Amino acid sequence: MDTDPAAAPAWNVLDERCPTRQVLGRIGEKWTMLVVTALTDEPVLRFSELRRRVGGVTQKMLTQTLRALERDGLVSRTVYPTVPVTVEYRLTDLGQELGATVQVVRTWAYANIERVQEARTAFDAARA
Amino acid sequence: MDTDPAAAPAWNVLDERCPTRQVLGRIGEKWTMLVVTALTDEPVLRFSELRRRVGGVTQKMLTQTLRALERDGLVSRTVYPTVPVTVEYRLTDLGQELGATVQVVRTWAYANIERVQEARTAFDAARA
DNA sequence: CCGTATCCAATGGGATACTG
DNA sequence: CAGTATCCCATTGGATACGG
Repeated sequence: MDTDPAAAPAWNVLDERCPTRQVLGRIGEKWTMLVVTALTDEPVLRFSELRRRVGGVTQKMLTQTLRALERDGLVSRTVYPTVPVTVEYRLTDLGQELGATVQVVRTWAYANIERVQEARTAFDAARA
Repeated sequence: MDTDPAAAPAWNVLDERCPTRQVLGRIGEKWTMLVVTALTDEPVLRFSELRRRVGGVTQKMLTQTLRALERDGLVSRTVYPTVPVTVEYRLTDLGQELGATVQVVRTWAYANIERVQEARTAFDAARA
């Protein structure tokens, strides 16, 4: 079988200790997918533009989300020393790949939200 | 343009009040993707099998996650009146579609977790 | 403009015990 | 076996104020 010592580890997200759970964890954070989506729709955005586009996000959470994405190598941050300072965010190549998969989720959500809502209504009605 | 009154609403997940946010919310819950993944790998599973496969999940959270998925029409639950009772879970057609998109996320995670980890190390080193 | 810091309310989710 | 019911703590994230 696979005895090549340089082979990639056999990841298994169902294993509690698999590091790929960190990726799901990041995606699961409230604002991650939305920020990635915004930067997919409009590839270069300043902090304040991002804040306006991502409905409901607070300054604190936007900063926190962007730092986390930057740390994971998914977003790059460019500072221009104007007065006051200008900061631009964009997805890295890696981030764009994630963006593509987030698009898949978004597309599924757009296509099926009504079916989900109907299912909820039916489920709740059956309980009443 | 689109003036058909029967046309689908123009969803926009970046809008704070868009119902599609509920889908992202559900996906973001800690165990949702993992349960869907388990049921994608093995289409029919009993409660206790599911519990063994999804590493780290507690009884409470598995029940809660399954109920939520059932309510959304993503999972179906079948009870056999044996003693003790036997319960089988499987993805609905809608759930299988979601499962396919979750696979995309999982595949991305498997392919890129190492790059993410390297990025973190580099980011943290630059701060020290 | 782009953050950081602090405080605090809400929620998520784990541990445990009990039931049909 | 497959849940339900509590208790309770840790984390998330919102509001607000301040700083470079």
